[in-house]
Amino acid sequence: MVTLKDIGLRVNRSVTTVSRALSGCSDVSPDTIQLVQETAKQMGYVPNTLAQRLQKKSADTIGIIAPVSSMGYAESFFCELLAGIGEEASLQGIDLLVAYAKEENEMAIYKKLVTGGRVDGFILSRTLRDDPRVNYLSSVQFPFAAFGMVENHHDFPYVEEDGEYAMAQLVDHLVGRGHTRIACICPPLSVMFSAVRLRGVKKRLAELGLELDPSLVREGSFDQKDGYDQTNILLDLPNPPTAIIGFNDIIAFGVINAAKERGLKIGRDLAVTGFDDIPMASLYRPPLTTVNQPIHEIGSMVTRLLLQSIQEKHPKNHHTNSSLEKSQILLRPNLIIRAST
Amino acid sequence: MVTLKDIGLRVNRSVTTVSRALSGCSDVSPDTIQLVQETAKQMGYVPNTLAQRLQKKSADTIGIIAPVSSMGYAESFFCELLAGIGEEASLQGIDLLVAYAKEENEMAIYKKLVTGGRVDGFILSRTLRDDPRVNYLSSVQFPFAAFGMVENHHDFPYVEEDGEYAMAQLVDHLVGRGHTRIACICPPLSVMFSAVRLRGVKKRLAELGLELDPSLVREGSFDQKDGYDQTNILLDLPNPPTAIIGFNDIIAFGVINAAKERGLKIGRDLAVTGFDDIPMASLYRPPLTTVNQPIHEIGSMVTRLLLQSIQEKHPKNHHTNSSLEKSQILLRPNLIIRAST
DNA sequence: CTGAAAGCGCTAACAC
DNA sequence: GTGTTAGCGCTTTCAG
Repeated sequence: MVTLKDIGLRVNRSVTTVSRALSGCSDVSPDTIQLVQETAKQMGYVPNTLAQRLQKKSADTIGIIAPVSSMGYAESFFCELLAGIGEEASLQGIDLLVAYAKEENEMAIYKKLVTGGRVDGFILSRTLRDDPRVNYLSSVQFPFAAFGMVENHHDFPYVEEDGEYAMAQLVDHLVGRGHTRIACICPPLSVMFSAVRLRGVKKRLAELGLELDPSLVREGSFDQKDGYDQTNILLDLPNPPTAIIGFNDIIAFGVINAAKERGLKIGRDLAVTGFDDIPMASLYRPPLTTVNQPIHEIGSMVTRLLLQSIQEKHPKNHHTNSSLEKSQILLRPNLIIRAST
Repeated sequence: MVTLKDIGLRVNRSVTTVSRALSGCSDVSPDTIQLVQETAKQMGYVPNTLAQRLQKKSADTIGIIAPVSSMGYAESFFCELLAGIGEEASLQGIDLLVAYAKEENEMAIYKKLVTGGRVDGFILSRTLRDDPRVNYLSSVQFPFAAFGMVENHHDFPYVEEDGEYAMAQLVDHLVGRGHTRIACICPPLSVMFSAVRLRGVKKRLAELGLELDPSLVREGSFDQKDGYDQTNILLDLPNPPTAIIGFNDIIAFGVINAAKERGLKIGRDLAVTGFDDIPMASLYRPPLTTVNQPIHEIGSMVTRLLLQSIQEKHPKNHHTNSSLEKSQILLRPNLIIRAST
């Protein structure tokens, strides 16, 4: 490993000078700069990141913690989000630390990373209505940005898709096709987006003079198996729904399977919709009507918000701080109509 | 941030003593240990990881670099592998650094992380027959472990599923059902597993006195779209196959879709198989015959191999090095027979 | 323009 | 048992 000292020895300059020469600007003679930079390259010098970081007390790293049941995260959704985050981070020269935590020690991991100075901030995803992560990080004033808002804090950077708006679109579409008995299969309602979407459905139905039959709301989990099981329960009802909204695409796939097995023709006998528009949504049979979320791009956006918020905490270059650009972004998702409705 | 110095000041001991007291063992008086540890906890001391790492010249971090086209990695497959890796790493107190690289600068990122001392080793996945990453890391003697072997190096730790064996099973199964015209839809044959699997098919067919018709081998990409397109080509052949082996599950889904659209009944008119047994394989319609790979567990195994290899490089505790346990693991995958054949 | 000195927080060799 | 000294590789005053 080549160090500043090594270079200094070689060109007969102090470590200090070498350091400055490499960082370019400062007042160093052009000759020295030239000499040092060439020697450095030639010797294959690469700065020791750890040392730099220790010095400037910054980890240049952001963290994201995934629950160990990766299943929990609707698979390809999380993958894609992660990719968006990682890409943006590497664009800005920031490392991405991914940790996997069992539910029990999730908070412990956050604390460890925070106090150990291992990361400069966190990305949160799938927020809860009352989210312990948000509560904790806010209380210690540690930077974070989230995909999704929460109910009891409103002053942190986040990206949110407008779930109510999306559901209004979806309901309009279904009602327009003559459906009045619309069912919802939701992940736990303690999850923010789940609650928001359900509220959206109710609200829009009310506006149209319809009511959401409570027996048509099934609260479950995030996966396909659940979509399948809940659908069977719904279709066994004395007065079953004619349309089912799966609160994510994976759930909707389960709905489709269950309905098909009962000999129903999707799109004719039963309308099915999802949410997210993961790649497979358009490839499933029948292709799924759903709400598009630009997941990858959302990952990048959240990351940008986070990095911005971190910078504001250490205002190096006092550029007009009024450029506090909007740090809460609300996206208008697009309805994608396919054959399943 | 509480430092050793702070604690030292408080209990009237030197930084050194505090350090030793916290690490437990060394020769420190029980009283001091007690006192220091309590004070530390009470003050909320957490060691500064960066400083520790700079000192012992170890990043306590392993890296994995994913291609930016996360699509490239058959989605849920990569997610699950990552989860396995992350879990094992955090079990051992090691951080996981995930980077996303565009193909062009992939190697540059490896080099930067290596020389910058940012990671102690890498996990590679989806190896190529002649893999630049393996070539580079071997040449600089940097620790790594891979999921998958390569052709020109044989002395690094890896986990490999026995692709030939798996394909033999699959071929036996198909031939047992009376199929003789078996097609293969493969990812690029520069990818190690793709080449191995194809070889496996050929070999087994030969052993059974059959031949793999070259026109039934379609080399494409990794995704569902490709499975779909290639299937249409195959089925348009004058003498089409009666069975199609998708070299991963996602490809197989594409095959199923294409065949269904042509009114073929999967399992009767056309047999379809995949490879991997991702969660959706059992949930697709019809459920997919495939080869199970314990992806999550493989992630953990590779990680263990890597960590072991890193330790061997810095032999702290010279435990019988003869315990150089097997560091090349060959897995026997299981054939999972479902309705698609 | 350049160098000496200090320090980031921690560990380790070497005294006492 | 405990403290002193040094040093990991780097950046940043502060003097020349």
